[in-house]
Amino acid sequence: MNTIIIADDHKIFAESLAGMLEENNLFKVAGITHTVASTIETLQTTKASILLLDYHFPDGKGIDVAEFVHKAGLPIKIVILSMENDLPTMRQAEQLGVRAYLIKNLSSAELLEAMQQVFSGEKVFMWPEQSAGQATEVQLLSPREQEIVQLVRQGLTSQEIAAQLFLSNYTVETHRRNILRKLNMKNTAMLVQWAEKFL
Amino acid sequence: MNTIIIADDHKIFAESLAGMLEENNLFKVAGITHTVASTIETLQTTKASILLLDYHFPDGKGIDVAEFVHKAGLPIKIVILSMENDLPTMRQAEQLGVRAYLIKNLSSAELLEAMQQVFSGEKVFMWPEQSAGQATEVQLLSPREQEIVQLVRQGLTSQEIAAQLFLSNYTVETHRRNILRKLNMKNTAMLVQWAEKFL
DNA sequence: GGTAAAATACTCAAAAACAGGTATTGATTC
DNA sequence: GAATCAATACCTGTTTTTGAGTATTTTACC
Repeated sequence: MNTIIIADDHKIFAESLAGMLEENNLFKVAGITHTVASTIETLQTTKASILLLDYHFPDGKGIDVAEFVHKAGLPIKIVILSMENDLPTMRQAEQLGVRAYLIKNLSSAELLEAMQQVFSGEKVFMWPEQSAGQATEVQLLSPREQEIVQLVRQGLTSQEIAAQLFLSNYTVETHRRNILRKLNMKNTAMLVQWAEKFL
Repeated sequence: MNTIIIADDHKIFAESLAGMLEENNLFKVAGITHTVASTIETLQTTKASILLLDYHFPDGKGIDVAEFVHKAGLPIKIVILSMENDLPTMRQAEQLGVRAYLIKNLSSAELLEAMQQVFSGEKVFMWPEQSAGQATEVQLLSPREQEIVQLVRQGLTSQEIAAQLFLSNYTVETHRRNILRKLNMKNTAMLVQWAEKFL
């Protein structure tokens, strides 16, 4: 029997998912955890073939667990179940040997199918091009511009950003002006609010 | 039998939740929807006693559905199942006659209990003070200051805020400085990021 | 009635952001 | 090879924000 550990801080989701998976008699749930810390602990005492891993936790990120598993060389196969397709995280996950990156907007049947694929050794990555396909405002921004939005969002001034990226203050301000123009916004407040949602 | 409609764009969650609810033979799931539009459509053709409503949808917000139900005067009881305690949304939900606002970080048993309470006419609102219990920075700000943060967050300049609140530009700027000092921040970007999370 | 906090308004000054330009380089694409 | 775009950098302004003060009035509470 394929055993699974479910790590998700949303207890309702974790529990009802466990029920669903056991119902089909294809998997057995060996453990349910709700924090990064307890997941890592459970991994060291419990054997399982697949770890169903959420991205968001109160005490950290799912990718931290993946990093731990990777470094420790544990034989468990990781399936990340995330809310959205977050490209940088997906790339990072692939680097860390994660076997699948699925979004929660997926039917139970599709999840079961994907897990069977993972179990038989395949990788299942739902890259945005294949899954959603909706053109977003984010794509209006170049990678560099997106990077700068992230730093602005953290509260850094143009000067601080320039220092951090080894650029001229002028360059950063040009980028910021281009960003505002592209997104049709007029100040930092609007940009940060937007970034909190979409970036 | 208490019938339920589940509206959640995360199909896995909606489906496994449905399974869990029907397992206990206390509820019957009359419908599952994944968008605001299809939820509103279903509400008009299907009778149910409780609507389990997510907050986030690809085509809108759960609160939009609540608004529709409120205006149309439908007799269905709404239970919002959100990711986090978002105070403004909770207040808005209460205004719209929503019966419960629960966070997903809740066990299945607690959810069932809360739904039983709602079914027997009670309201279940998990206000942050009761659930988390951590003294928040929000309380450092006076009502007027909180109001101004909301406007800053929307991208208004001090002048625009002054015009909207019939105040002197000086006053708004004083408030803004006091806000930043109280929260120990140094610019608007940090403030907006904070407001997105906590206000 | 007294006190404390909140809300209001002002001044002066520096820092940061915003708006409109221009220009060079490198990479990509047609 | 030309054209386009991304990334870099600079200049000249204006507007907005932030910092550090002071001061009056209103509100709330004991």
